[in-house]
Amino acid sequence: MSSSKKQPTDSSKDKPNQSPVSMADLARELGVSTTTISRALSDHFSIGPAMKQKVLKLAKKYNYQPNHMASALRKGKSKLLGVIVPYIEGRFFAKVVHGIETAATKAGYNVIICQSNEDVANERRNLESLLSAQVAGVMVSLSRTTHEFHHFDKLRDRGVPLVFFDRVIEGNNVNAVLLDDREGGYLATRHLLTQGCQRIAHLAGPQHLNIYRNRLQGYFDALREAGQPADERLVRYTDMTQAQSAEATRALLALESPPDAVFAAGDYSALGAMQEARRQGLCVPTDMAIAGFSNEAFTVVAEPTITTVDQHCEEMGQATVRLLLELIGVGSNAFIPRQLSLRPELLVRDSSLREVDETQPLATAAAQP
Amino acid sequence: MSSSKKQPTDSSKDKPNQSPVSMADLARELGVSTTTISRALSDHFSIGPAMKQKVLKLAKKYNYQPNHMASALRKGKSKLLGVIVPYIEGRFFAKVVHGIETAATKAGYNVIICQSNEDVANERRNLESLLSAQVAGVMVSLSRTTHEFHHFDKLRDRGVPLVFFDRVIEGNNVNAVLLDDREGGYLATRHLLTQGCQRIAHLAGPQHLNIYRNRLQGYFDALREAGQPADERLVRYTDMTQAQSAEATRALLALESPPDAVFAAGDYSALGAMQEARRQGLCVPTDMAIAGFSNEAFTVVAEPTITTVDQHCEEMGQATVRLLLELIGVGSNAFIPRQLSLRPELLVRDSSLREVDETQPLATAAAQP
DNA sequence: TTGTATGCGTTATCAA
DNA sequence: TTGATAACGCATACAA
Repeated sequence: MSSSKKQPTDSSKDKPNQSPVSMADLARELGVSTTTISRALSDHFSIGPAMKQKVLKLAKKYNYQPNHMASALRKGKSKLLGVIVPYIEGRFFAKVVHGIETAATKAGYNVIICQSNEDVANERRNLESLLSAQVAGVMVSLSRTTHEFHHFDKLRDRGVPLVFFDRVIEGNNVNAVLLDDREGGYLATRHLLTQGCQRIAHLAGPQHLNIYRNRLQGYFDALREAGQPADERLVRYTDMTQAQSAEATRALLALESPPDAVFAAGDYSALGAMQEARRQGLCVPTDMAIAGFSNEAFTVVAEPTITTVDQHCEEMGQATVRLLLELIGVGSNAFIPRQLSLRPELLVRDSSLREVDETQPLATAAAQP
Repeated sequence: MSSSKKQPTDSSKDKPNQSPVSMADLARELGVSTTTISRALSDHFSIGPAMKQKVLKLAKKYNYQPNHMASALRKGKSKLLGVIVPYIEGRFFAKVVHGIETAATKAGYNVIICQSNEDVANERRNLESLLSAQVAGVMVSLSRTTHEFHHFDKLRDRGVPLVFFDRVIEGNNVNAVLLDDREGGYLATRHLLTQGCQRIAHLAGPQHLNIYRNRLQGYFDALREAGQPADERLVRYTDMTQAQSAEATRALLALESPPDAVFAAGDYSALGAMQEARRQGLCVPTDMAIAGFSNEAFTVVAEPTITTVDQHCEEMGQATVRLLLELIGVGSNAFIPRQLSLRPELLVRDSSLREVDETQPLATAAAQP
């Protein structure tokens, strides 16, 4: 399986399969100085085109790979970027990190990933770790237990640019990439309205987190736009778990005029609502339309599939890298903190789609109990 | 919010809040050589205890952070580890990576993560990237499209240790950390047997992948041990998707003597089987018990919750790091390739648990349609 | 256009 | 036990 066609040529063509080739090696072979090599490889202006070609050719022949550490040591700027996320398991951060890695790689950077595990103490340790690795910049999504931000000062002191994403120090002058959660809540609610829903309930999340506040705001905005009065009894505050959301839904259904739709600020919450509704014999979406938030993996696995809001996670990662590289470029002296806001996308699925009932009545509904 | 109790002391106690403190700075302050500083900090044997204390104290006062790049450049060994995974989204690799990161951090290493996106071309690029970042070692889980392994030779040439995990070059002399998939298949099948299942079917995965071959083997082993003849009609080969698995299940249920249990080699496959069974009016687990593999997140969200096999992903990550650090320690000259095999764990959930029926007949079954 | 010299921060070698 | 020196690989100010 392994000894096929590539073995015999091993010693015939190139034998420089050894330890790393340095600029000095190339210089010696060409009888020039390392300065010339350096200039040719970094496309310096004061280099002869002929010489440049010679160097490049030789570099390719020997498969020269620049030593990032040496370069970084000399320049004071490495080709490493640091990321701190609360955790990597779960869809959201995994996808954001993927976006980060893609964008960073394209720009010739490597990415060091740290997880705070939602613990500010780890966050501090991660920062130290990244600093001693001499990263050129840092991207952070705050741990849930971070209420004090002095550990980030050290970055500024050392001139290492910092960009937050998703979870951000609020009201401060920081660089950040965010999702427009209000827009997401607005889109989901408006969709339910266009499906003909008359009484739309909202399962809201903890209001000390801006994302949930904004999703609630979007819900209100959509209702107002449609001229529907907001009924406070239709808004329930939960911790976004499946269990609490099911409970809240039970309470909603016990109202004298129960809702005919639920917009949940999270997918697990939407799932809890859906399970409770079906448990009570209601048909989703006919009797009760449902929309969630986050596009978790299970939303396409559930029955029926769940309408949700996608956060364009990868795009967030890429935008974060773009902003960070910009700051690295300018030297981070020009302190004009910027906030980018990304638009979410509504994904309409079966849990909210009533239109089908009109075109082809009870087509799929008949197949299910 | 930010200007509280830490501001006034800023200039009183320590003002070294500046650019990175180097050994030279400490040396100057103490009137000794950098050599002495280096020795004190690295706990060299030829250092006076008094001097050592003085240095350590000063280092703490100035919050000295070693420059990993300089150290790496000098020693030829960095504090960076490289990881290449097919992708990071999805539960398995995310958890393995978490385990890797935890173990690496504990040992004072940072981790650079690369994703091949199941493309061998990316895998090659990732390797180059890691090499130029001067990583001290590399951990790889092969891309699905990797059938040729010469790009890994370069690591050996440069003396950079390599450890595979989960997806491995087979039959070769490599260091690897694996899961005992046979054991997993065995445990799941045996569990179904103890639940009283008489005819257990198996939804098998692509047999060119060792993991699926081994799970199938475990299935056979359990049956043989129980004295049940293996019925070839009960083994169906699918691509492990929900759709194909549902189809295969339909075929199984159409047999003259249909199965009363299904062990699927993957959770999505198990889900497809479960959905098909219920669609045909069967009750899970009473009429048809089901077990999957991988402990995907949705297995606890599905109704009923799905019995599955957990792969101890984090442990795999930690074991991989441990093995790698060992190789880095010995210099990777001692070429005694080792294969570690981890034991999986069976997680029994509702989709296979028939015991409840005997103790409290149709307790929960009544609540559901 | 090319070369010389120097230093980034750390550590190994040798000498004191 | 401590210090002086050189070197890791690269990039820049300066000289030629």
